[in-house]
Amino acid sequence: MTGDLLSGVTAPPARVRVQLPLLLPEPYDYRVPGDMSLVPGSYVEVPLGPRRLFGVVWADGDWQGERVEERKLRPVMRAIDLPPMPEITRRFVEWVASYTMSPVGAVLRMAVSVSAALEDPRALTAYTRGEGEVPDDLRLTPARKRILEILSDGPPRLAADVAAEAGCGTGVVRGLAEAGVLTTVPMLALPRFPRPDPDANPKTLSGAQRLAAEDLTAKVSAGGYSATLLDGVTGSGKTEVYFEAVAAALRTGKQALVLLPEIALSAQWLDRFAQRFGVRPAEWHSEMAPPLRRHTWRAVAKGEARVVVGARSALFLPYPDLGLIVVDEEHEAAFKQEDGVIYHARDMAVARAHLGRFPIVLASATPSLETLVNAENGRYSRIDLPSRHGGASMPDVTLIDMRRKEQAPPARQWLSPVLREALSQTMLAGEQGMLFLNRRGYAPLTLCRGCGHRLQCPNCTAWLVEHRLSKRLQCHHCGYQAKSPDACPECEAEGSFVACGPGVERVAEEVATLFPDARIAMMTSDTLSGPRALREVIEQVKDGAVDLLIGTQVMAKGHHFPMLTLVGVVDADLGLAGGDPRASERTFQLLHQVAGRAGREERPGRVMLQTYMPENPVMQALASHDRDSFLAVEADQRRQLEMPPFGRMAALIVSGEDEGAVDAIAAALGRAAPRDREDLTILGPAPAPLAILRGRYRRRLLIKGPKTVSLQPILYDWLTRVEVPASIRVQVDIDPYSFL
DNA sequence: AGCACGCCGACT
DNA sequence: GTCGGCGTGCTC
Repeated sequence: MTGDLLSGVTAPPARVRVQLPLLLPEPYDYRVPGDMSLVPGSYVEVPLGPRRLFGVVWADGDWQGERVEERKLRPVMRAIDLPPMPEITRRFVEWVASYTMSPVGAVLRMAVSVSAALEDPRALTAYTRGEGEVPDDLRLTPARKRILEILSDGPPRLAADVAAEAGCGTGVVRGLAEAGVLTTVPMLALPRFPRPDPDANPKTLSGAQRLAAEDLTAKVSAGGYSATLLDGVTGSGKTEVYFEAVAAALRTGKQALVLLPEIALSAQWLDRFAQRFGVRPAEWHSEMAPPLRRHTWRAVAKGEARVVVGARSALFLPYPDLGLIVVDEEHEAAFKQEDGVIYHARDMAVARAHLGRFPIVLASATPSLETLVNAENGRYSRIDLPSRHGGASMPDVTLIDMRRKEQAPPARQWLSPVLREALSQTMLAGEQGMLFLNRRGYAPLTLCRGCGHRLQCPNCTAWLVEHRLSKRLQCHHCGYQAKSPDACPECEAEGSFVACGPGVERVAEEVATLFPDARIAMMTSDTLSGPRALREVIEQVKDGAVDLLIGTQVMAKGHHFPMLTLVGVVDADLGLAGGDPRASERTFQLLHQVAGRAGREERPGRVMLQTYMPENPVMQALASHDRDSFLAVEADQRRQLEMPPFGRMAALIVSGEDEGAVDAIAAALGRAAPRDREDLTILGPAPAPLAILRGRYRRRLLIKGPKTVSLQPILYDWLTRVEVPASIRVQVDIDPYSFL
């Protein structure tokens, strides 16, 4: 810049277009003070009405469109001293906005997700146990107890950190400080983000791993866009392989990003990374304390953080020289963002790699159909990692046909005699068992015996789930909670509630009755308040302090339990109901993952699936270990229906608090739909998968078209034909996850 | 996202 | 007669 000014060739533009992180249709123009030099991408603070906001200089003053009057311009207040947002990041923001049909500002908001990111540094407060006595009158609530425990040793920690680990709000931490039990100290030691060392501690790779790693490192070193599916079952060593790709990126001076579906729960992953590279990577996820987010954001922007591991939002950080993205567990539904800007992080990551001209690796043991089809038609290359032990360690999968009398459990119980017997044998042999049921709480539905009244969430179309451990009713969609009532709210009969169907708590109860001596541990998001609690349970299982583990999806993730030899799936059919073509794929992925927990190392494992539809292709594929022909059949069905990935699909979600108005707009959209085109199918309006969510009524329309047609312009045209009042929201979901 | 402006029910 | 509800629209 200075050079330009001195040479006098380029005068600083008098006006800049600034993109603000708001739902605005376009950037706003501002006047640039004479002594300020800005370039595209510069972060600036600008006035907007009575407020001051951070924004990004989106283009130079050579904008050819309609110009806002000179006298309306207000001056840029200040330029932020940070490297400008890279051009690729800005183009990526625009691309995502246009793909998802969202305002650019809405996407930019994700890229500068920390409003505080651009503010001046401020002192952080950390908390430590200190000298303060615990006063007698202080009620030691469970949350407070946990906090004191966490802070009993070790360095001072941030309130948000402690709260996350203790599973409570930051208020409890501050409250304890006010009561004098905790001491506050200024926090100086924020993470430094030392460079991970690609040569710190390289693992010895097996032959297949080495070949795979060489393939990937060659791609990373050469640069240029490529997409590679890394396909291998649990235990085949995918992580070690893509670590080598990360090492290659580090050696060529590039940044690397690893996207994980649930970063908060992957302490094990971080440990493995630290072991391989000597230091921890920079973490990025939405539960991080704001000061830490800000710190991390800046470290990424300045290029200090070389490897970032994060949830989907990490994709929007302003990397100055990103040279590799790895999407681990690429099939996971958690990559799909369902509110605000609706996007699939895996797909956006591929676009990001394409824009940045570097390789992307998609890793999974059960790849999504989308990715498999891309690999088959040559858009992606593919590396298959065979299991380390040949096929020998594959667990033996048995289907328990629950329709058969002798296999059905007694009334109000959920475990078949066959599974009970297997559990009993396993424990007698000194091995461990696991029961999986993807349903939190005691029972999915509670109703009144007297009048048949069902306990329903006041805000959503969902039953309230009874949680006996916390003695509360919970809505699993909006977070609504209430104390379990003593009497029926309808007929006022007392103690008339009956629980219908099993949840994990109920299965735990059954098991405790069946095996009174067994040491049972629960693993659900309700019992695990944070990463520390998770780690504790994992340690207990590893130490053999647990005989039987009962849990939901959180348990399905890759933990290595050498003594775990039996996995029982209480309701394998759960998730298949509803007829969504995606349901089979999803159920297969989940159950496959759960099955993978059984029998690792030298002990053979067995898996028992309780099902009422043993002939279902999902069950058959699991029993015969034949993933590929199952997916081939799935793919054929989708191809015939022209469903994704063989066709394109988008959803319009109409929502609002007034049911009548929502229906009216949904109907108007239905009438305005492009019905004149042979190649498009319009479905709906129909109640959306959750017809009422957080107090808003929801209707959904679907549009389906051939792969060759781009739906966005059609949707744009469609939406402009219907006038939507501000009280009603119409969201566009390109590539919806569920097809119904 | 804020914040002001503007048009219809219960208060001093 | 006002105070205030939040629907609608604007911010360079």
